[in-house]
Amino acid sequence: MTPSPAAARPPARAATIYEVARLAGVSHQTVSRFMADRSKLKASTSEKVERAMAELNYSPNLTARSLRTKAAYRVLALVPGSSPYFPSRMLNGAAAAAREAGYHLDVVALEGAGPERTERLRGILDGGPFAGALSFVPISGTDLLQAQERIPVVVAGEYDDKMRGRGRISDGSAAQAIVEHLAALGHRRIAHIAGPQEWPAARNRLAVYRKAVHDAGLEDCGVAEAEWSAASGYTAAQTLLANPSFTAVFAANDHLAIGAIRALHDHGLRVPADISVVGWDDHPESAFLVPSLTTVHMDLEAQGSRAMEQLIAALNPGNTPPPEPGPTGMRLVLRESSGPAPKHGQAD
Amino acid sequence: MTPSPAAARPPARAATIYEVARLAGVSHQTVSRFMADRSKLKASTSEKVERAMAELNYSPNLTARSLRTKAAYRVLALVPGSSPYFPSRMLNGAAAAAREAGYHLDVVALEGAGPERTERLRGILDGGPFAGALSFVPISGTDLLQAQERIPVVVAGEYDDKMRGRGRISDGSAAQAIVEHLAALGHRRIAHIAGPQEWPAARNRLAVYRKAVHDAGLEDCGVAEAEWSAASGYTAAQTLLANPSFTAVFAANDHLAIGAIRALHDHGLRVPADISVVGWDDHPESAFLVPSLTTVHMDLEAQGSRAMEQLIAALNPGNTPPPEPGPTGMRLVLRESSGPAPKHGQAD
DNA sequence: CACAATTATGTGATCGATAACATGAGGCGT
DNA sequence: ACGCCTCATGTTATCGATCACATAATTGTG
Repeated sequence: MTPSPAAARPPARAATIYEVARLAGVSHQTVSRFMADRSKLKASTSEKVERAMAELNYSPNLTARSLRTKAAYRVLALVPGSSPYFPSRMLNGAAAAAREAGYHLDVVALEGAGPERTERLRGILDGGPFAGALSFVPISGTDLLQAQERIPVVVAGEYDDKMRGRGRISDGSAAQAIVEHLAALGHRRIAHIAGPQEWPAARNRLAVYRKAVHDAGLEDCGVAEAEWSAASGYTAAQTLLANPSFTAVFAANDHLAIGAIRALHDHGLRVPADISVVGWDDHPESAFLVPSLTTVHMDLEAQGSRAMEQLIAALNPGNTPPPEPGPTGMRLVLRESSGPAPKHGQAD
Repeated sequence: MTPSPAAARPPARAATIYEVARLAGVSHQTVSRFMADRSKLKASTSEKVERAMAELNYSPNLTARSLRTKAAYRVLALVPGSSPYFPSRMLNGAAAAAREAGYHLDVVALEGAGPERTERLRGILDGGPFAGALSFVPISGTDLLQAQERIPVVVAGEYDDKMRGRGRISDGSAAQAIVEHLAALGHRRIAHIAGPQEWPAARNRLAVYRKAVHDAGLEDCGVAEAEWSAASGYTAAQTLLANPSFTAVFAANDHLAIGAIRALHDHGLRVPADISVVGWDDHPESAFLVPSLTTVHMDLEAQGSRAMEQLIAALNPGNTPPPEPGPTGMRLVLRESSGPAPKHGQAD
């Protein structure tokens, strides 16, 4: 309950504006003004302050500043705690964007579910002050509203009401490209291994998959929901193989695809000769697998920084228009794991 | 220069100790004492304060507290910015341990090299206050000393002078198990794909590899240094294949192993029939590759939390003994990518 | 029961910055 | 030369907590 962190070794006491002021022969407020907008000072004064700052190696105490101004210099990034499948590159992108805008980034794992999750989220927000929060994990509607009461919250991959239609379609749009690609290779019967449906990205991919299969006049041979992991992909593929009428599998990410390929392998099926497999995310190692993975390349750093820019735009209303929340540099990458549909249906 | 984050929507003004005090009919200091150690208050007073806090939904302003006490409630985690190969599970472990101890965790990417890196590090520390820092990236000796002047810094995988001998050996100790495993399979000529040598882990694995090869009376057929990526592993393996006298490759992590296997594949060599490959880290998908990867399982969460506990121990001297910085749950996992050495030397 | 020792609570100062207001110096028109 | 306005700067209050000290309430003891 009571936090007990201690200031161990006092870090070589830093100079304050008062010391700078005394050394420069001005008042502390002048020093404060120097930091806010030096152009408002007489050139000679400005110089004196600058010299004093340099000499004392001054850097402002953000804690004090924040106490007075109530402005927060930190934004919160919520990441999955248990899932090792979170693309840290998204986080890197977000961190860079935050830094760029002068914010610090606190990364906190949000775990649990239900009321426990709600409570954890509250605890995290209490730990603030935060200027805003960017979540890479799904947040339930009520939790989101509750959090929004305190600070602006952006959920990456989720779009506000205005953007919803476009956002949803464009985020999953590559799923259409995948289906068309498979159709062009002669596949008529396709199955999908979907990600956890509380994730917007997983929902989008599934929705677009369904629509595209229908539009192309293909047959949907089943959707298996899975976690984001290879192990889960393996299991899901086994489930689908109970009724193996398809010649191609579209997995919602590369990990799932790896698990699926292994399951097919264990089932005596060759990829892509017997069954094609397509993934999503283009992990750096996907190009080096045997067979290398046909997948959707994503610029994850860019997605992360976009999401952060969206949040920052929400923090400084009127300053800058929020960036389009759409997809960023998505493209289908054709590799070995997808090939022509087998001539005589599937060898079983 | 001047940071310009703004407090957008004022977050529904939070209650202060003064308001709690007034509602409870006590002084603000009593409220403060309640938080510090409620047992010092009369039971009746304590109850009044508790009720008032609950009613006002009070949570303390950490900024103000921190300004007064100078205690920092945040610790810094330095992660690689550019490398997507950083195991985020280590970060999760560290974050959990920090949270457990009542600290918040700021995750910041440390990029660049040389003087630029030094400057960035300084800038990050200025952004504090931080109670301490945990680095998952290599830090040069001078930079480390400079940072240590301000706050305690622990570099994960690096050990202080007392621990050095033991730490180095134990961190890389599984390398010995690998070499012995390969020797038992009849391999006499081995090559190593090493990680970037500025990383302690990479150095440790290489050092133990060299020693183990020598001790087992095997032949070291070359060491290729690489980045941590699959692409780099591919290139390194190609280099090694210029003089293909070995029958087994030990890669410093699973990504490198994946790249190496692909290079062997492209070279017309089968794994493990012609050449065995062993990785390190046991990524969750390594068990599902074809062939599945013989590798060293690591409890990365535990490593991360251990490192954080080490830091926290340094922050609260005398409180708790720092945990052993040694290996955590490391074990060799035998899978398909390693097998008996080919009978008649290597097929080329 | 009185008086000291102890415990519980209140009052004012403080951390280091910015906000709000006050003051002094200079410029300029009449 | 006077007053008014502007600009540069100084003085004091303030953010929300804890610290240091003062004082009131309680306990123990002969």
